[in-house]
Amino acid sequence: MRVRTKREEFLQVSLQLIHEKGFKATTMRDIAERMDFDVSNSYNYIKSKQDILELFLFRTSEEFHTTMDHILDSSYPADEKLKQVISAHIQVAARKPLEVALMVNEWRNLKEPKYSEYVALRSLYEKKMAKLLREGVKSGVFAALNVKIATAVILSSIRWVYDAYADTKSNINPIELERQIVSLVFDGVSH
Amino acid sequence: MRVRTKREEFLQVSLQLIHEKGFKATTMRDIAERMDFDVSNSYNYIKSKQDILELFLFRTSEEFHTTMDHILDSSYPADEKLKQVISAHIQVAARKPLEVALMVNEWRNLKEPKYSEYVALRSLYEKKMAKLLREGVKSGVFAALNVKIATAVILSSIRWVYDAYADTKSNINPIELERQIVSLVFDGVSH
DNA sequence: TTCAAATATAAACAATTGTTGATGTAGATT
DNA sequence: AATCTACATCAACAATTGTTTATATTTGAA
Repeated sequence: MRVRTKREEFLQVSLQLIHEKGFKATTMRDIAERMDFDVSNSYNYIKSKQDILELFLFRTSEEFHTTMDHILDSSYPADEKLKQVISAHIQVAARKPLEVALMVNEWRNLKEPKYSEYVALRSLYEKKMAKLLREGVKSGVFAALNVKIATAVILSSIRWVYDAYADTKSNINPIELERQIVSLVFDGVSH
Repeated sequence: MRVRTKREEFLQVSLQLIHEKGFKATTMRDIAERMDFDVSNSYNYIKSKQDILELFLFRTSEEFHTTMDHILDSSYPADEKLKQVISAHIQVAARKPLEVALMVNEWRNLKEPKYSEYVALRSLYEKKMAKLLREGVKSGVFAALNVKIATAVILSSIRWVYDAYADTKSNINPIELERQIVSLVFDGVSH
């Protein structure tokens, strides 16, 4: 029994609070108060405040990377791969919106050397997307686009998705969301 | 002569520093040190640290809104209006990348009641974009898209642009950038 | 030269922050 | 019964922070 459930609760509360107030604005006392125990007790669960951020950031980043790698390694054509990358992102963002929110908003608060490490992972993810697009342009399934710009545009155009699931207000159906985004990315707004 | 140039310098240094380290991580002492004077002197130029943030955020927000309003008020067809909104955003982001960076990254650090005020402006801007898209769908220049989702996707897809101009490393030509983004938004990646 | 405005410093403040160390308790395991 | 582990508190720390007050210097205009 008793499988670190208290620690998981602590981390979950931390995640929620950091989402609400931002990492810097969230104090260890804030977290402890919501857990209903003293600040000092927090250090029975984590080594430092920074550790909370690092834990979520690198764990979720890895999830994105392994998914991306599986898709890139497949033998589907580039357009199918792009659809899968978009689909995968939406699924993660719908399942773990707070973790994705952290990735989008709080990575600047990492300290060296973790900061550089994370920035490298980010830039690697962009490189993987660029490779996918270049593949599609070369094989002719994509138009002759500027890969650098297209990478930034596409990644940016899905970056907001977590927001539709982070606060329970607007509950968009992930399937419908995927259909719409894929349609926009592939064919744009034009008729 | 001597028209508040020292204050402008102070604000510019603040902007740069906030861009580098984030608003919360930037201390009044950091700014003063880069200005080469004592912290206390800073308060001859601004009322409080929050004021620096508010000043840039609301000033730049207004610039976006007036531009958007002019475009909406014109009699161009919706597709032409959308092109102009995208073009205008890119021009502002290229001319004032640090201000736009602040809008993207630091608005969460506003305090009430300015926070709510700013969030309302943000949501109003989205509403204006949604109206533009709805107009285009109704008139048939756009496909039958989900306006809510399309709004989020399009606004998000240009939100990164400041990043290409904030640090001088990658100098993308704004004209080429506009051409590429418009092409992606209107026709997507497909052939 | 005089005088007001702009620009600067020194010293201190109250509050907040992340973290540590010493210690206690309840329940499970030996 | 003895021990170990998870979970908790209390007190205190050193550092940092935004801001204020009182005061001085520089400077441009009258």
